[in-house]
Amino acid sequence: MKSSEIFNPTLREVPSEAEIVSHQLLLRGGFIRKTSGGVYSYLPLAFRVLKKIMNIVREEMDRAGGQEVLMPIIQPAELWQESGRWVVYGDEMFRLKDRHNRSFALGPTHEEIITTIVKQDVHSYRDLPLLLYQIQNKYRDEIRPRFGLMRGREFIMKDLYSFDMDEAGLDLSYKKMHEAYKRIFERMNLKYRVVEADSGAIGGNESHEFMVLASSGEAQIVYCDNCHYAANVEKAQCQAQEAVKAKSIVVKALEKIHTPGVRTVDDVMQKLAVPIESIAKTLIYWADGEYVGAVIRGDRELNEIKFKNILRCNELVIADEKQIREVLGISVGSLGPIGAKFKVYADQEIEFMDNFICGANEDGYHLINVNMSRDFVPETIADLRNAVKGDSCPVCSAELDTIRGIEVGHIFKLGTKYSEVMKASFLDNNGQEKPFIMGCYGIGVSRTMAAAVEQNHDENGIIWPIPIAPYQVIIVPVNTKKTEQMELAWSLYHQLLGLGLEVIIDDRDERAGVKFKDADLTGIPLRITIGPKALQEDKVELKKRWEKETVLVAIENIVEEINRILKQY
RNA sequence: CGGGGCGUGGCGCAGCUUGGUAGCGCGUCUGAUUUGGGAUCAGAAGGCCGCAGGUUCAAAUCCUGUCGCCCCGACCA
Repeated sequence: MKSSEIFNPTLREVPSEAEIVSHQLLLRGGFIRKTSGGVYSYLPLAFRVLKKIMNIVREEMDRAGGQEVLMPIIQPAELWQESGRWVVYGDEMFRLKDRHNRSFALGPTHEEIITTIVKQDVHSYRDLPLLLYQIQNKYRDEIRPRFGLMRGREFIMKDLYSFDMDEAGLDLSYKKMHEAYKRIFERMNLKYRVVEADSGAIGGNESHEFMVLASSGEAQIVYCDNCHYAANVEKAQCQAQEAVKAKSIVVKALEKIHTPGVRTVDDVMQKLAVPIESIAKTLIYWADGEYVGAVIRGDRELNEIKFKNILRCNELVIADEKQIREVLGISVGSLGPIGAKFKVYADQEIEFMDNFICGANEDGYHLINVNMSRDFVPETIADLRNAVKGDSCPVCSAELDTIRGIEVGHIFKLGTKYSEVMKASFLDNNGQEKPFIMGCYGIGVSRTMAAAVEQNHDENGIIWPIPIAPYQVIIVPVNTKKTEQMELAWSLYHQLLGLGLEVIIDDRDERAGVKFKDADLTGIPLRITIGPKALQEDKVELKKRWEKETVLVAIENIVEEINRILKQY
């Protein structure tokens, strides 16, 4: 393709709306344009990248036994009412009505449709397992779309749904997908990590996320280098701190002290000159109609997902100051577990804290020398906090580390969650009617493109991993007016095309600097520069986008050299 | 939905407080000179200042409403 003909409008300046690197570079490189909030058009270069990602995904899904289908984006409300998600999904779902006033949704996901299709036409265990997948636009009316392609309202997603006759079958399907996903991200040449995840609203009991590692990632990953444990911080288990217990000292008598004006953990530290580890804080939440308190060490973060799972509640929101004052008659700074008018849930770490400090449930007072069991008995003791760097690994007890990642894949065991409510069943080999055992496995295709940029870029632009680069090679003749440069450029261009490679020739009558800047910005992995200096020695320059240095290669070897490099991918 | 900010040529912005013929840089077009990391000179095109009302002799500027966008929060792949 000639640069002069590619529709690839690059920008010198960063559009002000773009906050993160991938958004900025995809806009500047002429890959995407915004059509509406959270809705983007993919220009030719971006579409080439997407197609490469989709092809890799498709090949691996097929290899794992998947069959591709295409399902409607417009979905009738009835299907969603049947599963109960018409209500549950809430404002997140794009809804519309036709001229007859019938309700529809723009599909955020396709469990309802696929389950309906399978229910209609699959009736025997002989037809199982069945793995069906689709790669399509999906829709979520995000409260706040942001980060460009990272959190759009329209996005491209691959979803595979598995139908099995029993748990063992599901385990096998799940394992196949797990392996397929690893292959996919390896083939795309992305650094990633598989982590244990919370299955959230979709349900089910086992779930893994595939995270592309990038410092800008939204997800915090906790991992162990000693063993293979890795988990989303939402899920990562914390160990109770036995070591602390061993050092325990004499339990002192409970004491109430006057602490006017002390409101935060920091205040307590300063006022009483104590370490933050000797303070316990109490957080009040509104959980399905009642107030509950969580007690954790002063420096810890409450993990709301763990808390929610322990409470088995649907709604969990932190109470605001006004609510606390109205209901409990005290201010936030003086909350504590002793004599509380709410149910108290303690983090397991609290059990190992001796003579700690907490609010007295009385304005302007704190208690010191508090000890759990002796001074109060919580409803439950559980793992309630977020894991942090330095915690011990729940598998091997080595020290955990943390890293940030972008969630690009998520696999779930659904079980019978949908098949039961939607009455999708088959007859097993005993003639018994059984609900399908389902799994669902998603990959955010458009998000993967953005994640690849987040992970692979420098100050000059994108550095596409070769397997998903829009083109593999760009030939840059330094001066278009010099016929010997142009002749060689065209000759190399045709030779590379002849090998089936994807090549751009920058035939624009621009200054070399402009061409270099554009080539770097758009991230084409290999650049051949044809200039007078090297040409005198019958050489051209080869620049790998991911390396700093340029190397000289003899003209007669360059095609072979390019082919050799690209063959590795 | 709550809090904050912004809508002025394709992009980035100034002008608004104190109303009076809309400006800068980049990009685009023409020509010339250039040609190894976003050239120089000369010329040109392109904007009913988001939209709708209102105040005024006069509105980008003041007032009201509305739409859109961005950031923080709740939500989430």
